Amino acid sequence: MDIDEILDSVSLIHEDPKAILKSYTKEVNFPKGHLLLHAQKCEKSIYFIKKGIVRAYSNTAENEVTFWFGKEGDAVISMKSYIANQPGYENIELLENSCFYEMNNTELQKLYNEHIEIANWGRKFAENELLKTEERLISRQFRTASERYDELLKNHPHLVQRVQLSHIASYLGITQVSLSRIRAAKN
Amino acid sequence: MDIDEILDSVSLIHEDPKAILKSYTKEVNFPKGHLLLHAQKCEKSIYFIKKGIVRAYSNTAENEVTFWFGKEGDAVISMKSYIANQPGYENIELLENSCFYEMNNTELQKLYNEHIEIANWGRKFAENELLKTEERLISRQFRTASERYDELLKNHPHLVQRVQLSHIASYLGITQVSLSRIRAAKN
DNA sequence: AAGAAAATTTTACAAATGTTAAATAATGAG
DNA sequence: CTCATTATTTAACATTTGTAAAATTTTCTT
Repeated sequence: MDIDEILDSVSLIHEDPKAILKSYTKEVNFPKGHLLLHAQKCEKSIYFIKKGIVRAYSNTAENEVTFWFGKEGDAVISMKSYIANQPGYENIELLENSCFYEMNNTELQKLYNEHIEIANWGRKFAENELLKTEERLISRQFRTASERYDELLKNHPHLVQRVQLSHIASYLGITQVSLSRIRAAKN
Repeated sequence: MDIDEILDSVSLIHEDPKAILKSYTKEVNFPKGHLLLHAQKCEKSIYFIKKGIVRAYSNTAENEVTFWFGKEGDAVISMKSYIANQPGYENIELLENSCFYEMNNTELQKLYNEHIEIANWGRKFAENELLKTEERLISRQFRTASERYDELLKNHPHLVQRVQLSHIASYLGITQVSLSRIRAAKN
């Protein structure tokens, strides 16, 4: 997924301000297993996935909890860092060799104050991410683990082959044994 | 909480653009029990709470699930309506006689395209709401019902006296009987 | 203040989910 | 291809949470 498509999918933007945005973007590659963002660290950059799959997880006292999966076109970002300049929740691990568009946070903030179209692009970016986060919250509050498993299969069809079921179980908020029971019941 | 304090708490903004924003704001009052926003309906306005407490809930096939409580300074808003012009999830019920600042969505969108400071104020607004929503999601994913009950007491100390425990239980994602057990264990 | 209604807690039991460990299946290295 | 390693499923049992109903407490009305 190329940069034009990604920027436009956030919000349509004229060529001139888009060219400015793009000039602050650079392409970076990392191998499977690489940690792109680190929990408890204030991250300086945000990323958009050109190619690849990633997962976000946090370590608790007892175990590791996966709370998000990202794919082509998705933003990989610590919102706490981006918005509040504070350490974030997420470790982001690459589930395959991946390619990203990287933007520096400080430079982006500067652009927001200089170009109204870029400011509104940034506004739409936050708004879109907000809708997605709200949808995740609603999903957790209103749907069972089994329903959310179906959702996950639908939104990330290739994921189940590539990710350990223990990660998916923690994403669903259940144990791996429970997930096995859910899967068994679907056959 | 007055309008200046609310607007500034979203993001500091100079007097001129703030005056413009304020000129599009009007004060409205409604009694306890009033439904301010309606699920499955595209809402035309957003509100900020000057005085009062509200709760957001959705009806499922079986029952009613409360998923948010709002207090002074909070935005009462259907994000789906505000951002995507689509019907939202939330019924918003007033838990006491309340006073709001109302802004019309269409007019606000127009201002975003005309004034860069207002565009960036709107960006910060979405970003702040995003952080709050993310915090709610993290809370649900990483904390037990008992811990979330403590959080709720801390964030909304006056709430427990004013809201039925069945609403709080559904907010926590447990039954009222379980909540009673949790409360009993804390004494 | 008394009685009725509503809200909350408690009880007893059922159902669902977690825990631990063993069995089976899948993956990868040599 | 075979063996060793890792991942997943299954089984047995313990614990937690839900359900339904009764008991108690609180709130509201008169």
